[in-house]
This record gives sequence, structure tokens and C-alpha cells, in this order.
Amino acid sequence: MGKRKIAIERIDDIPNRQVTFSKRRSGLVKKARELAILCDVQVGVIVFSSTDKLYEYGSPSMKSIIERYNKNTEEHHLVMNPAIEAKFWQREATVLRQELQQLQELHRQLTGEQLSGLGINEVNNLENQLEMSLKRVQIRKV
Amino acid sequence: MGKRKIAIERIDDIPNRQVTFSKRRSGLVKKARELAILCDVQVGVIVFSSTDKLYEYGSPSMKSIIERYNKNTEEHHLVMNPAIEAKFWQREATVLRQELQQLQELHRQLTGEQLSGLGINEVNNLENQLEMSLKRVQIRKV
DNA sequence: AACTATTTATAAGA
DNA sequence: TTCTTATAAATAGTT
Repeated sequence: MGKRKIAIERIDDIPNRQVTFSKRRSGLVKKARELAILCDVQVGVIVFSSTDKLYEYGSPSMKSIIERYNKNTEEHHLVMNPAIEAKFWQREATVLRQELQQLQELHRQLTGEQLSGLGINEVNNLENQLEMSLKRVQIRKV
Repeated sequence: MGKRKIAIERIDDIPNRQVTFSKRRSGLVKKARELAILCDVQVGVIVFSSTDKLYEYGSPSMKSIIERYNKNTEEHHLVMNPAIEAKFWQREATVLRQELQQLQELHRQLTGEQLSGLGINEVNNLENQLEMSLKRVQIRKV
């Protein structure tokens, strides 16, 4: 789904591989989120980059996904101890805090409180979005 | 990417939800496999259906993914008693999740996506608020 | 399951 | 990294 079709095989060119990794990783997480919401199911995605960085998506949380997975697979090799559990929740809190901050910023933009840093196109999009929202609300009034 | 655009929100119609689940689940796993191969990275995907069936993809294996994930969470030393720290972060995550949910609901109202449950006064307030936001954005454009 | 009209993702380029 | 754009791929609704 790009300008050309590519074969599904390891990309040898490293810069290209990293760009593709970044794009497809976010695409995968987006798809996972949509699946969880649309179909009201639990979904977990874990990705390790070649530089050992961890990316994850879990709905309702990675902790619950892995615990359920462990129960399901009968292999209780991966039992949680308190130290691991603490790290799980810490990670969960970090992810939630990030989401909250993003939503708060979006919200400030949506209310016109904080528009600095937006380009002309973004401002136009915002205007359109607000006009649509206003229409929805006005329709509701009738 | 279908004949019509759909909103990313829970599909109420059950047969439709299950068909969508089946299609998108296989799409997600395909994307995960492509990411793992193209970018030569470790990827894990876990999905539970509404009927509690487990679907998974793991490269090189789900076990290795989860073990690595657990190790990743163990890395740092904990100063507090782990059991206490776990509870601390759990509370933190709970609070953040609540805030996030409240903000998400507010956001849906602000975009006019979910107006049910609002009284006439609340709808009027919302309309005024949106008109003000729109003015701010339009001033910004000049 | 198959079929397609559309939407969405993304490969390449800037 | 981020944006743009041409094209490939995914998928919503239909059969």
C-alpha cells in the first residue's frame, strides 16, 4: 500500500527498515485499538525494536492481558511476583499519564485555549471540526 | 476502508460485530507478521474474543515475548517494598484511568459524538462553549 | 465465502 | 522526524 508493492521479507537497508518499523508499528497499534473498541474485546500488542525498546498496547491493560493469557495457557511459568507486579502497574500508570496528557492538549486546542504551535492547515481542520460539532449540537436541540 | 466510513466505537449489532471481529483479527495478525519479518523484530499479539477464545501471534514465540516483557519490567531496582510499591502504582493507575475516562466522555460531548444524557441546559452550554471556541480559532486565522 | 466500492495504510520522495 | 502523494491493501456493506 505504498507507491510500489514490496515483498514481505527482511528490509536490508537499515534507515529504510527503521522508517518502515516506525510507520508500521504505529499502524499495528492503531489497528489493535480499533479492534478492541469496535468488537469490545481484549487485545494486547508487544513489540521490541532492534534497539531493544519496548512498545506496547493493551486494552484494558497489558497486565490483565498477560495474566489472562497465562491462565489460558495453563503454563504458570510466568507467575507474577510483587516486584514484577509493581513494574506492571508503574508501566500502566505511565501509559495512562501519556494518554491523559495528549487528550488534555487536544482538549485545549478544541476549546481554543492553546492554539500556539498549530500550522495553518491544523487551524483550518480545527475550525471545520468545531463547525461540525456545533452542527451536531444544534441538531440535537431541535 | 469499506464501502462506508464507520466510527471507531463499539458495534452494537452482534452478527456484524462478530464478522468485523473475524476480519479485523486476521488483518491485525497479518500486519503483526509483516512487521516482524520486514523489520526483523519481535512482535506479540494476543486477542480474546467475546466468547473467551484466545487468538495469538508471536514471533519468535509468545513465550519468549512475554518472558522478555517481564524481564523488561524487572530491570530497575525498587526502593520501596515491592508489595507496597505495587499497590501504590495500582492506585495511581486507577486514578489516571478515571481521569482519562472522564476527559474522554467530555471530549465526546464536545465533538457532538455522544450527546445523549444531556439536559436542555447542558446542550445550550455546550453550544455556547463551541461558539466561543470557534471564535477563538477564527481569530487565530486572521 | 465472495465480491467491490471506498477508505485507510503506507512506500517513496521531499 | 514529519509531510505529501501515488498506490497498494484492508475492509464495510452486499450478494
